[in-house]
Amino acid sequence: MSVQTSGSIDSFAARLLGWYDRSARALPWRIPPGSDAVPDPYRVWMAEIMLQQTTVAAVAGYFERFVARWPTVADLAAADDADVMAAWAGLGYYARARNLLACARAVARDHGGHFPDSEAGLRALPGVGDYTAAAVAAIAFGRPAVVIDANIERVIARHRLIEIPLPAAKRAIRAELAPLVPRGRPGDFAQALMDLGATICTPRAPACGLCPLMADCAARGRADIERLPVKPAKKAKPQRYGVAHWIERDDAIWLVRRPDKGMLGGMRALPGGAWTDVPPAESGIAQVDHGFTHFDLRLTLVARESEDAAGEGEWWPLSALDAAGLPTLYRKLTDKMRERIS
DNA sequence: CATCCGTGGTT
DNA sequence: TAACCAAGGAT
Repeated sequence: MSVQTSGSIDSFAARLLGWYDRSARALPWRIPPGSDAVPDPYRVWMAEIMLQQTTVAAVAGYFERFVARWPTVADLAAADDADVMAAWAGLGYYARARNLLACARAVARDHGGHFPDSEAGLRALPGVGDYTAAAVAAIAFGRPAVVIDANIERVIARHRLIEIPLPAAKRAIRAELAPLVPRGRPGDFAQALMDLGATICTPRAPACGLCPLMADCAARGRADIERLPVKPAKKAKPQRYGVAHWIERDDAIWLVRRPDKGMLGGMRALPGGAWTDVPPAESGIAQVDHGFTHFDLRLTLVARESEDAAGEGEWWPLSALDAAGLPTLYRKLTDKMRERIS
């Protein structure tokens, strides 16, 4: 079915959805176009939270494990914090995991175990911002919400040749996109734009020859299409340093939990001092370099006696270290130590 | 509006 | 290989 607009070119949405019907990626959380299956808002929400600033490839395994272990929002709401945080370990941006639990419990307690079916209702939940509220409203509930993620920003900025730098460009992008959203398939429309941005209208070397929207793309053929959308320059990342303590006793090591706020908040960790701008004097028994979003960290591992296992913490068997759910920074160190011990 | 918040893949 | 980037949200 093609929808005609002015001229002889099918409407933006018709071309996009036609392409999506042929080319949609098969993803664990996605109902294929044309299926009569009913979306599960819990699974849609779970996927959207995990996909925030995170690639499809990285999310797939986590999504499968989470929905297998906690099949419903009620199951997740009843889970132990430590189990959820450990299951999230390695995926990054750990505030998402804390908000995931807070959101599940809010849905269970305040909404009778059902996700709100409006954009405004969803937006009020922890960890749900403008993008996620619109995405869940459109994909799970068929609401004609205006969904804008980084893929869609890029597609629209190019198609309409919006040269305003982000994030200020978002207002213009929304104004251009809103009238294009079809009442009939808003969820597929949003997912189609994201698939298009991920596979054809890519940041570099876009495959314009394969694009269903090429005919009226304002950036088509421009040598500088990769410049769009215009983004602000990034600041240099400072180098920081830290010391972690390896405290071993009876084939177990001492682990602590980091405070909820700040880096790696709420996650199990090796004990250690605060991170600083100055390299430590000690040489240590191991060392890792780890890049965070806004600084690089060199972490030195220093052996300590079991008497230094003070305050809150737990002796964790070395044989079960995988189950501790350490974030990648510490996982790098424990992997090095495990190689050495075995 | 700017900053903070992870990680791994791609170029 | 260093830089860039990803289905952003909270503050």
